[in-house]
Amino acid sequence: MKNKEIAQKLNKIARHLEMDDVDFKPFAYRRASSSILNLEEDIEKIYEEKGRKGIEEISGVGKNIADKIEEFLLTGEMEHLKTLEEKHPVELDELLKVEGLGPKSIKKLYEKLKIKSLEDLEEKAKKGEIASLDGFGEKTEKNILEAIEFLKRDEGKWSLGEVMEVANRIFEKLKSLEEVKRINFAGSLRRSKELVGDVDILISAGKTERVMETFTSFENVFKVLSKGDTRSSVKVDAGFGIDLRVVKKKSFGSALQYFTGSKEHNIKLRKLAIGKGMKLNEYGLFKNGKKIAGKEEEEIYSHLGLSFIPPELREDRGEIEKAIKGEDFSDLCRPEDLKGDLHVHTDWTGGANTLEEMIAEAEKKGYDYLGIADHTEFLRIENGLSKEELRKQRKEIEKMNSKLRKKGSKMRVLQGCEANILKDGSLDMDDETLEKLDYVIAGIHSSFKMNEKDMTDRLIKAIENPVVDIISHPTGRLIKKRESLDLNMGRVFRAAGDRGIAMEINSSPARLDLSDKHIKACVEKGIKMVINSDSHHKSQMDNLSFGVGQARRGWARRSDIINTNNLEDLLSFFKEE
DNA sequence: GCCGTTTTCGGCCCGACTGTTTTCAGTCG
Repeated sequence: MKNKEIAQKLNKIARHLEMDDVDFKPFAYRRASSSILNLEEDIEKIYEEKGRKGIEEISGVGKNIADKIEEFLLTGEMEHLKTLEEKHPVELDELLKVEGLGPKSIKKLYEKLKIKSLEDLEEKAKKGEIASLDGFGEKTEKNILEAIEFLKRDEGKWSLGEVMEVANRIFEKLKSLEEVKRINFAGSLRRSKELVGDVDILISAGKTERVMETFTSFENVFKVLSKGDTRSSVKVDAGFGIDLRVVKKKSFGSALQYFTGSKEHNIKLRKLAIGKGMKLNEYGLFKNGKKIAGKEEEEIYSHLGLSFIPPELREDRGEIEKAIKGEDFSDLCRPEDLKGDLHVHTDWTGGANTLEEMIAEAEKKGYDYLGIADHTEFLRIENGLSKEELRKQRKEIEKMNSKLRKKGSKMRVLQGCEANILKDGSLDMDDETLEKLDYVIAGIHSSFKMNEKDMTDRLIKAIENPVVDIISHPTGRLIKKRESLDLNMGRVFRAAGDRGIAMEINSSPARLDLSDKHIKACVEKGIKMVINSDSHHKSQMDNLSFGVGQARRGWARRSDIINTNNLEDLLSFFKEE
């Protein structure tokens, strides 16, 4: 599929046009970019079957943009973009990652100081040259340096969202080979860490030659770092590495255990083995030189006298001690435990799909309920809903529900909303309107820079508002992009516990908010949570699995998560608090 | 640059906030 690549190129053109202060064209390019990204069909196929006309039928694509797409499909180039890139020879993607820097500033920095890259930017900022620039100042320079520090912190790390698509495709390709007997992700990816250094895949296979060949010649492979009989290593075009290891079938379990980590977990486990007169390594668990386990991971744990520890818990955060005492981890929340999603957007606000399309997708997933939580008034760019529009949407939803009932579907659609917590902690919608909804989510979408006390007071005021049921993405962080809000989470959780409302585990791979550590704190304090996708497109409803991964890393059981409840219990939860 | 008509060109992408200013440009959602 070339869709993504084309969408990215059009988006880049939009950025360059913004640098030149061009009116409206950036909007057009971005709109075209987003509708191509949301396209279900392969754009190459469309071109093959319907030709140019098919391209122009895509919404937001007219004659000019169709020219560029056609050119790219035929030649692999987009001349217009090249020209723009020659005009502004800066590492735009890199520089745009700096929070607070946009196209205009980047252009100014290039023209005045010849800043082309992050390194240039840091150097000039450190020398104080940026502060003396017209339109910039000391504060801006300081913010830039802080933003660069933040970027550096996670350099070389990749979010689950960045790696999963390609990782899954390579995984499925390998799995389809008849030589491959067993296959598993290992490493931090299997532990569902929010950031991973690389992707580890473990297989056992008959003959490995064709397996290694398939792996190293996969379409996304950009560079082969090493290629051998039992181990190969590649870098893919997105920038991260993938390691493929072949192990013997009879030691697959111990190898999987070993390569899943974490290192700290494994060290403690090996010590435990030594204490019991055993030896644990990637080839198996041995006693008196005799192998007693190795084929299955479960055997390792049971022979060590432990209950099975799910991969997400293996961080040496007390899981081994609990497992020695026989703690049962089998009721950690699983994807199949979720009976619905309570935070999806439709095209009434920022979403790409209609109400019907989102409902159809939820039905396909077998949900008991789907909660529509579109934005309210304040977020104008997302076309936040007014009172009247919320009322209208309510009627639409009621229509949908009676349709579902007629069909005999068990699913029900709920109407919530995602209201905005304003600077003073009040909401951007009146109580009377909000009380008519099935439930209310409240979240912070503005004024991210406030001191700890004011920000905490602000969030707590919303938590204490009787109409609020859920706080969305509580810390406001964006992975690799924006620091968390300055909050005293102890105070926040106490307030949430007192009122008995739910904290969201936002499953968007860009957010994962709450994080695993905060989830664990909620579990320990008995605070309920809800795992939501925050989908702006129906395909994003699959993201719930990322949220479940974080929930498991935070030791959350089914009973900690309110959307494992059936509809009746869920609604009574909303009524109760 | 696209769209939808008023079928040929005007409307589209708004409002808060920040940091720079002292009236505004740039960024963000």
